[in-house]
Amino acid sequence: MGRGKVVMERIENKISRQVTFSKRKSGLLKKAFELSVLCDAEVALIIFSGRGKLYQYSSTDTNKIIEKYRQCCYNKLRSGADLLEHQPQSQYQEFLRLKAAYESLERTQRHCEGEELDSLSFEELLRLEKQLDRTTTLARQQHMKKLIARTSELREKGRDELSNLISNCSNHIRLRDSQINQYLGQP
Amino acid sequence: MGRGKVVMERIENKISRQVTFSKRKSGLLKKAFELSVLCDAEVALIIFSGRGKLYQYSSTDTNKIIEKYRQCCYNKLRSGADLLEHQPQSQYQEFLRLKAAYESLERTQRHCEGEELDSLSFEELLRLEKQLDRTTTLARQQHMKKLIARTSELREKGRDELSNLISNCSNHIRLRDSQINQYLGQP
DNA sequence: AACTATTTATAAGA
DNA sequence: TTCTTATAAATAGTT
Repeated sequence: MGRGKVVMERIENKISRQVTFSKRKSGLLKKAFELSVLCDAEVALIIFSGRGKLYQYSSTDTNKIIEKYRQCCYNKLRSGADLLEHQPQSQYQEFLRLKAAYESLERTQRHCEGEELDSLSFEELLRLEKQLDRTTTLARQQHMKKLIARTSELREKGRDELSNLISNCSNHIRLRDSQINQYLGQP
Repeated sequence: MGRGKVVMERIENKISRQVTFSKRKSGLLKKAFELSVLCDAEVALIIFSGRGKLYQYSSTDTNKIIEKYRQCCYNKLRSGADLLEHQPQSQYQEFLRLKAAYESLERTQRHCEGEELDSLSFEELLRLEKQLDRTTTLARQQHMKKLIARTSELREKGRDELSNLISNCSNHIRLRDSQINQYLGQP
């Protein structure tokens, strides 16, 4: 549909690829919508552009559809096998555990960000200071490493450029030589 | 596209609805595929027919794309601060969200502990160093505050002990006085 | 499942 | 980005 037939491969030109993405994305979203309305279907469509931007359509709640999809896959995988493993109770237990872990981690993280320090005991405070010290040292090492890497990269680049320059010069000299020889040979 | 214009509403006739579903479903799947190939995009498409049958396309692993989608949503939530808007659709849903959040936080925490620093970009590294600096300053302030508090506590305690000592002494002296008086009065 | 008249999507150009 | 337009592609209704 358009002035030319499309070859089914990645469009190499960046601009046309973006333009085509934009057009076809809206087309696809529209058609997903139409399918769901006309045919009473549940549709979820997730699109990430090449640069990682998210576009999305879903006829009902996306997560609901994803759940249904997972459920479907799950059922396919083990039709009636060991459902015992994931009983709702144990799952809820797991949820609670995770929640507790999350909250605990959140507290630790807040301390690392310098918040709520007065809720720490003296010993905890000492431990935090020690850790900050250690991490600072490691971070500085990493920093140096990156700087050194960058520097040697630049140096390499410089060397390449220098050798190019030299070869250009010698070409130039050769050219001049031949011109001089020509001149000397001519009179 | 077809011999008549379509009205955008549920097709009431069951047969035509099914036929249209079948046709448009393949069209949609095809177009999803084309978008991913032509434009180098990640696409996940989940379709449930009216009778609950699953059809699906994804350019790469569906679950990977779903995770990426969730991560995206989570980040939006965090920055947007509109946590109130989102209502958990299902417990498992909520569990997955929490898990994603936990893993994200875990990564941050590992960095604070000086691990996996080489996975950070230069800018992230700088940010981390800055934060460590800030927190170290705050932790030292807190440290001083605690030391001062403890010192004055000790001073107070010392004063109490001294006054106890004095009162003990004066009791002792009083006792001795009375004993002496008794002794002097007795002969 | 095919067919085909039409509508719709979109590639290329502006 | 947006619009225009020629043309390719999708598909509604029919067989």
